[in-house]
Amino acid sequence: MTDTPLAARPHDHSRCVSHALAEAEAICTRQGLRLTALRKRVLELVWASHKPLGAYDILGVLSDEDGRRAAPPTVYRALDFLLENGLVHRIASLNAFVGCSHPEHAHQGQFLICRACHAATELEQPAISQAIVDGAAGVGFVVENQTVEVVGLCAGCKGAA
Amino acid sequence: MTDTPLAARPHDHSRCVSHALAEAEAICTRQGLRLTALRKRVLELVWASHKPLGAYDILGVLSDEDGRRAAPPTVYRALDFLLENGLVHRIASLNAFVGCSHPEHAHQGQFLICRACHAATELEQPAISQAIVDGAAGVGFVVENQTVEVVGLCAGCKGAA
DNA sequence: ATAAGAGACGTTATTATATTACCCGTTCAT
DNA sequence: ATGAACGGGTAATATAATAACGTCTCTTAT
Repeated sequence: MTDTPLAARPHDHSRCVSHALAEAEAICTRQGLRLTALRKRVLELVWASHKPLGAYDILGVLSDEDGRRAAPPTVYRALDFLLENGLVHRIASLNAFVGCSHPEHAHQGQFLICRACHAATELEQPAISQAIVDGAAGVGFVVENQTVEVVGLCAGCKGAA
Repeated sequence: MTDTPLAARPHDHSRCVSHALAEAEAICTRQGLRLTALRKRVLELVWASHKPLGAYDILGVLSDEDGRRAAPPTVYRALDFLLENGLVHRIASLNAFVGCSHPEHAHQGQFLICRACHAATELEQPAISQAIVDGAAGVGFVVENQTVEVVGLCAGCKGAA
């Protein structure tokens, strides 16, 4: 495992995207879910951006590409499907969405958001989740869902500064 | 220290509110900040509710109490002031605000939000913050700001169920 | 005293984000 | 063939936040 998050490394991102799409196809097929053209396109757009993408950004692209102008529910429905099936995550502090790096298993990621390049990196650290569960248990609280969103400087931007 | 969060215990909440207001006054005086009537009233409203309060909820109350109808910037400005000076926190996942339990020192809380009673409890666990800083450091990311918002069942509601 | 500047807040309008309700066409199991 | 379930189009609306500008009231240097 390298020390630098993917988003900060130069790489052929189209590979990431097509890999993510293929994986999504496989998961949907396996689970009898319908990854329609629209849903797939939305997933592709989300993945194509390293920075979390707003629903209205997606809407704009969709509107541009086929002349007619898409309406919000079109995008939100697709996003709901993708969220429900763990193919994307929502970043509450940004009102935006990112592709899920590990859609093959249920989980809630933790997110590192660079304030300079705006890239979001998904982390999946049991130590963090556990610390939260333990801390909550200390006051008798049972955790069902965690939102962990961290702003700071990614390795690349820190180096550049 | 008890095992039950404050919000889940029966208590005279008006005491909490007046204590919070008095503390805010003291802090503002000490730091040469102006806790105007409006700001104080907004802080009071936020504190009076155990569940995070939306800006437009506050707006509604303000509009009701003096006949004229308050406009959004009135509330947002007051909230900005309170946020900047650590007197309230914003819960990103709810678009809502809660009074800060420990305004006397700078910090970023972690929040436990009960899905049944909607009360939000502030936690301040160094173990959680540290786990996040460590996890981020593992990929070369420098943490500047943490958002930790946890949904689940509080002690009271868990017992009731 | 007074003018200049800063801060707090009112007011209007606008932008950004998300949801509701209703409709239509396709698919697929009966 | 039929009708329920699902995907998605469309219009309208709800909710959250900000922009731009004006006014009043302080303070403070002159």
